[in-house]
Amino acid sequence: MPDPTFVITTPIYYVNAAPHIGSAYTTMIADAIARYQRLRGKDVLMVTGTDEHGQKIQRTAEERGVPPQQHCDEFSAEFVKLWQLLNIRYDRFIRTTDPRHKAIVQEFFQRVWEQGDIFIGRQQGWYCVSCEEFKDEAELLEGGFCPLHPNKKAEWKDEENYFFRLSRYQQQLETLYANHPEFIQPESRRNEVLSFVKQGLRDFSISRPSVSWGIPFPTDPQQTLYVWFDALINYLSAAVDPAAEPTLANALRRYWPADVHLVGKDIVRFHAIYWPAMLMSARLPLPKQVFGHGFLTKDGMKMGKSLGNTLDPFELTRQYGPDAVRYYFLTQIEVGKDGDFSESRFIDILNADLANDLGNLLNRTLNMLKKYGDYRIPAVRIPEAHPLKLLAQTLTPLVAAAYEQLDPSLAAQKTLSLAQASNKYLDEQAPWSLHKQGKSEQVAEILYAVLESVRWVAVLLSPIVPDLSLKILQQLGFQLSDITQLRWDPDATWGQLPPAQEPQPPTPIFQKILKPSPS
RNA sequence: GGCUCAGUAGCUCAGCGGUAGAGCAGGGGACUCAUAAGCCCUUGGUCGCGUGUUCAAAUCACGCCUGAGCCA
Repeated sequence: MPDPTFVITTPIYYVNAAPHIGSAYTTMIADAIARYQRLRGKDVLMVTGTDEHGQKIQRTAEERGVPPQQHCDEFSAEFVKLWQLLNIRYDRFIRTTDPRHKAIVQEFFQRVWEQGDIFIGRQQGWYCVSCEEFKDEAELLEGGFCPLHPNKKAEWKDEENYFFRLSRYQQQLETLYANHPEFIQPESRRNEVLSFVKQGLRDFSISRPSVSWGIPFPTDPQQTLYVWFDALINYLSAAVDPAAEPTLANALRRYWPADVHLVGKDIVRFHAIYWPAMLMSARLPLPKQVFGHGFLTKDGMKMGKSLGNTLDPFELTRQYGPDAVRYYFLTQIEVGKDGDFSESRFIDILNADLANDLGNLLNRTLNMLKKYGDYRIPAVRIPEAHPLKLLAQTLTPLVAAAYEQLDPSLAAQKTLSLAQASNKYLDEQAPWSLHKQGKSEQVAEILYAVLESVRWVAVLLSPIVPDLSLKILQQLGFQLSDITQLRWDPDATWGQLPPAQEPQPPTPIFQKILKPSPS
């Protein structure tokens, strides 16, 4: 029997600008959860990609004086680069300009068309090109500017458009939300969607007559398919094996429906309302969950180009390394809530948790092992009721539950608590005194228990800080080249450190970050 | 304007009916294996404001203030 699957997606990112920290944040969460599920032995599909159609892309490319496809190629490559830098292990990278994606979109369209859910109508209103959305007049700022893009004036449009009959799915959607409260998470986002749907769903436009950069409208060459309609279908395209024909039948074969669509809270509506309705129309299975995470601020302020306080993910990662960036964002911000980045807190947390509590624990213990013995993992019998062993046994299911609930912050906190307990244990046992008293048996047992605890921490923390975990395990003497070779069973069980194994020389695994003096 | 979420120690947050908590930062101490790390102790809060319900409210209700968000 094949392993059970786990499918998690990030949104596909719009190639209008260089990747920003928000995209990185979503992708880091997805990666950590995917890594956890792989550790559990699941057949995981983690997908991300880029959204490359629409008027905004067309215009940006024109402004840059390059053909749109070249523009997309260049910007899409930036995302790939950032994911490499951040140690993101995705399984597939979808680009909406890929002909294979277009084939899936056409087949999907055909099914919706056959249901009679697409009709022609007239769309009038103010349109924000940056949002690629129509806006209500009441929503616009003084002078007709978009509230989300205060420097962009909304444009008046009066067009013949094709519409998707969303209103037809009002009832089915309400039933879905009622029967599956977990479909939209967290709770606050769910409430928003519920109140939105309650007001009554209107049909939405799925074509644009004046945009050429996109997938041609299958039944009317004068029109182009609306970018959102095209973009959402990427999740199905991603489910197709790259070696297989791009058909819906092949999409359904193994990796559909998705377990989690992880999205920013700004696009929950598209994923929790439009997308399931589209799937209902096409008679395809629905994803199991849409999770809307929060936004990031910097020093308590909203980030934005106009404020000039953006946080460049490339710069941050190059300066501090992927593990530091991942650890901060995954553990210091509760997924689902907004979170803040402050460099001073960033440095404090990394030093306290990774350099001091964990890094120094390994270092001090290996140093003792070196000084007091032959620098091999001691061959000792650990009593069943050893306090560190008992604690690890208690923590293991709690850590698992935290990852399952998309809460890497809690997972890390529980995991680190064994490192903290180990530091305390060392101080209480004082092996340095025991050594002077010649009690080498006891010293061996203490050092083994602590080193094994560090190994356990490295394994359970590996979805969040894969490189750091690998370094720890290598220093403990494991011949491991790829952290994804680990498996929960048995690696997450306390007591796996092989006796007589020879560790590498003790070297700090996480350099303490020096705080710039506030002068 | 309607709705949602939040407002608790310097910072980030937990608690959500029964004498105010954690981590980080700050202060002190003993120790020495260690990346001056870790360990122990500690300073610090009329729990946004007001009214009410209750023997008892950070915790429930109502109103207000502030911030974030949703209203195609």
